[in-house]
Amino acid sequence: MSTREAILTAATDLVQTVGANAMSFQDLAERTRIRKASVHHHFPTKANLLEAVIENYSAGYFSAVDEILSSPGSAFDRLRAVVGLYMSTCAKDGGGRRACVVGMLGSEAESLTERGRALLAAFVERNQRAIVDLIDAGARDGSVRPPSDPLGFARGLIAALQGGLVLARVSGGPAFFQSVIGPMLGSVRASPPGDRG
Amino acid sequence: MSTREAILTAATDLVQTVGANAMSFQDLAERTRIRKASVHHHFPTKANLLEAVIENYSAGYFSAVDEILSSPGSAFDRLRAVVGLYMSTCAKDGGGRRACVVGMLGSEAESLTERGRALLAAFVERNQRAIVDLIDAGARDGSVRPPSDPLGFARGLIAALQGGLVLARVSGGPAFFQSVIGPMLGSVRASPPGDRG
DNA sequence: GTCTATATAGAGATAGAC
DNA sequence: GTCTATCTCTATATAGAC
Repeated sequence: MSTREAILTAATDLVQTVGANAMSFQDLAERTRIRKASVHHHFPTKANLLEAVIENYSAGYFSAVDEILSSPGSAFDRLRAVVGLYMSTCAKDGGGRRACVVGMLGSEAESLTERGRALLAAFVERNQRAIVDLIDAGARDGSVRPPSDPLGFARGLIAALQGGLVLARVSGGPAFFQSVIGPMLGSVRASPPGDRG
Repeated sequence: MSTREAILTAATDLVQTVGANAMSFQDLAERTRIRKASVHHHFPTKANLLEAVIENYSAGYFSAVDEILSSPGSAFDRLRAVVGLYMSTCAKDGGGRRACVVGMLGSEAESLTERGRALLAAFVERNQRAIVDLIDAGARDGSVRPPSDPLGFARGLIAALQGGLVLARVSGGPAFFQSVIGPMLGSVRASPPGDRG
């Protein structure tokens, strides 16, 4: 792993756990065992470090999503697998310590550049498109009972995932998060235990 | 309004728009037209200022909720009114600038005292209890189609409200938020346009 | 309760040697 | 690319006069 990648990894980790405004170049220097000035060599300003964090995180996330999208199984199974990515995030470390970069930086949007905010918006857009596509696919393969407003459902699901991760930090941890996503997935599941939860 | 109240108001406003870690005693001093040292007289440390912000915000929120709970109309109408409190928050200022204190501080939980985090958890607990109660009431008066897991639905709604407010800051503003809450409310509405959203 | 003044620490960032 | 050294600014917080 290059030094640049190591810094990005450390920065992503800190953004997810303490937030961007509570993360310093000194923190990054200690985690990567170099000096502050060396961190600045790779990322001259904090603003463009944060841009890089978003880009890198998005790339990783959508790479995982794309892999899920091209995997076997029903559309509902794939939707559940996408949601499972967030559950994994929630369960990391002791559990209930880590949220999504997008939700964390959304709260700190004023500290970002215009481009940083645009990258977050692009993440949300692409994510909701992926979920709407999964609902369409599920309507075709019969695994998903399509909601009357697929885009609204997708946005609601994304909002609940982001909010659920943040709330799980202060209240209930992974169990809370599980209890958020269970009913939402159940509400679009086609087969046996059908209800609108 | 006492100076103490003015500081709390300014602090709440800043927490909702830029976050706690981006808010300084200098900011508060300017907004309340006093000096930094005078702010410290009312709130010795930032940590206990934030505790007071949460307490004050919770009191205001649950006062509004209690008023809604004791108002006429169906349980569904009351549930919609509670959700409307968040829509009002989202619409304030230009729109899409302001989130809930709980969601903002949830992201910055590491900067809070243990007591501050406990206050956030108490907010979530009480909020979900209020929503579960409204679902029960709606099942009795016929205005709400109860989900199979009322607690899970309540938690999902709260998570979506918190996450929706944050995401609306970077993507879509109040229109995005509306599109999050519309289907969620629709999914538990009993009467005419019934679907599972 | 508010003020001036200050202590102390840490932030982001840059210069220039190696 | 990494380092030491430093700049400048701002942060939280305190002391003590009015």
